[in-house]
Amino acid sequence: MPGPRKWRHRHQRYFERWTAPRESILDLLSRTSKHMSAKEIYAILYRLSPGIGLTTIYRTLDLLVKMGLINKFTIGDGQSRYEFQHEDKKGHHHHVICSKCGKIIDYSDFLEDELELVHKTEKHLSQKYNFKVLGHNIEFYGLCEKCQ
Amino acid sequence: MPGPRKWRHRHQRYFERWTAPRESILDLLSRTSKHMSAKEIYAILYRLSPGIGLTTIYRTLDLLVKMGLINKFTIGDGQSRYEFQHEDKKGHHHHVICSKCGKIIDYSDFLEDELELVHKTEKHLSQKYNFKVLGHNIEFYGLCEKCQ
DNA sequence: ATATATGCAAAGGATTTGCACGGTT
DNA sequence: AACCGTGCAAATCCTTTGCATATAT
Repeated sequence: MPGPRKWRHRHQRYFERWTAPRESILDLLSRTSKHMSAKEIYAILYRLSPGIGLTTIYRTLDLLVKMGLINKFTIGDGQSRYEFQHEDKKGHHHHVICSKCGKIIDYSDFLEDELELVHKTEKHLSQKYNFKVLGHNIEFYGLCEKCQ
Repeated sequence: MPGPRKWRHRHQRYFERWTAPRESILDLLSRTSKHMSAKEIYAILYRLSPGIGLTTIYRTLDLLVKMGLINKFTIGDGQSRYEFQHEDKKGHHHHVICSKCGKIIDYSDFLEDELELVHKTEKHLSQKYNFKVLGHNIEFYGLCEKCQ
């Protein structure tokens, strides 16, 4: 298998073989807007092809994160979550999280304002602290409509 | 013991007794700018008074979070971290985190810009999604000076 | 044929829970 | 005396690691 389109022509390789589990995990994440944990991914893929192991899920997720195809983050419920990295909002992360039920709302407003602040701050941090900013994360938390 | 000053006159009580471990944990967090894990807190307090248990640390931290005296957050290294909630920047969270060594830099620049964005977004989210915003978290991550 | 990828089981690490003891009220 | 808070040990939960097997090149 050739691997994800956007990676086919890169020089740096993170793997030797683009296998079925890798394809299915990336495919699953690319098709959902949910922010899934390793276990949730496992549960879904296990139905499609029992025999897949949770270990492979974890190892593949690590790989995809390294490749920059997905993002890993945490909402404080004790497990890591993963989301597809869409081309158009590359590196930009933001979430609205319900503290009670864990629901995550995606909002796409104020992207420009956020990005402006982000760029300003990134620039400043790199100058003042010589810190190389690689990414950022903006979260709002509180209670969703149902949980209030 | 009477409990932390700002809580003495509240009606809602989260505890019956303000004990030595509670005092020492809150005191420790209030005096440091570090973002400590339960284990780090335990290690320090154990020196002062061996006999203290890690369980108490966890339970007390939960209590202090509920009381709003400290904040709990995570930087993705698998353990939760806690910081004192200073009166003056109530509810405002932001961190710059080195992905390699885990160091956290505190910056206090752009607070106004951040707050403006935050307020704007909070207002919007509550209107559009009927989401009650209780807090937020802004993180930048990358490589610190030493780790680059 | 050889190196890579996978699955299973075990190990690891953080956090939570059950329970009996001890100190306050 | 009754109850809350604590410490210890055990239990959980998520994630990583060791190792033998299966698979792609």
